[in-house]
Amino acid sequence: MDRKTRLRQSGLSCTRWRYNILKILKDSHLPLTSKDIYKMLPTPKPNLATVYRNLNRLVEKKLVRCVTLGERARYYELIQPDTHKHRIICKTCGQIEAFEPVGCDLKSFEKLIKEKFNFKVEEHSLEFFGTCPKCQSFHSQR
Amino acid sequence: MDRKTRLRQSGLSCTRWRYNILKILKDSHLPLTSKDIYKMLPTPKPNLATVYRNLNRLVEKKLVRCVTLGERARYYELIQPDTHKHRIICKTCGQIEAFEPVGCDLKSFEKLIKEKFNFKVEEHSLEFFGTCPKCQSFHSQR
DNA sequence: AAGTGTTTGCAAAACATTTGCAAATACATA
DNA sequence: TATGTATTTGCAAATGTTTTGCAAACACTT
Repeated sequence: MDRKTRLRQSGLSCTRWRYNILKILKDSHLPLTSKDIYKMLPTPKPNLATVYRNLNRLVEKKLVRCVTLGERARYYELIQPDTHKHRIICKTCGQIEAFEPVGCDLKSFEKLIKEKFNFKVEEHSLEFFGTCPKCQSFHSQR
Repeated sequence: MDRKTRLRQSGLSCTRWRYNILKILKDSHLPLTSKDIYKMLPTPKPNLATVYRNLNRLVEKKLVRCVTLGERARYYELIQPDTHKHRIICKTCGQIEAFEPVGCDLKSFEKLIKEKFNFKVEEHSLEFFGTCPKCQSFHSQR
């Protein structure tokens, strides 16, 4: 489905910036901050407030998900069916890798939570923090 | 080991506020924000900047861990051996529950990451977002 | 008790994000 | 295609969290 139709289906008008922000998120395999997105938008740039307003609108309509990755700023990513990802984040350089859950067995956790706390789980996030190959070798050099 | 000795061992002097902040974190079973801690500190209150500076110092010395839980502000928690916890967060009221990993099988993930990306995992965080019992019943009432 | 380095309070700066308001735009309808 | 209405935008200012510079106060060694 094209982006314009997708926006319409969610009850959002298809404005220049909304369209472009959605496109950028679609083309990115990693979550992006508002600043990242701002930089990637074509010149003439919109106002940063416009980027924020659009991101909030997209999150509200569940086209986009907002995540925090141990950082001060929020990251945004397109919600796509069946592509929930886990992340690996380098504590040294901040690089983010995504990886598909292989036989992700978090379902058993969710069941446990339901039974024990009567808590209805809607989503989860799993992040691994550590050192990426590049930073490991940089470290060992000195 | 008492807090004073613990601070000393980490190369930190034992100041009034440092001591109190560590005590508050020790007594809390949930992660706290800088504001939470500020409120819990005895009167006369320190400056908020002092709370931040101490938290950063404690994190740097690995007595305390800083986590973000899908919120704008950071949370801090005492690092204690063998008590790594996973969390359940209510998206409606913000309530946080901790639960001990039962037969936590994330080790297999870490191994996979090591093999596939050559990424050295140091820690991980696993959070479940959903609706707590209270908010579920509130919802169904109306 | 004195000396030195660390910590504190205060005020201001630095960021990320939000908001009010008037002008510009998108879209449905004529 | 022109027009009306609701939504979106730019701008500037506000908000909320965290950091920083500096002089005074404090912790700890001797």
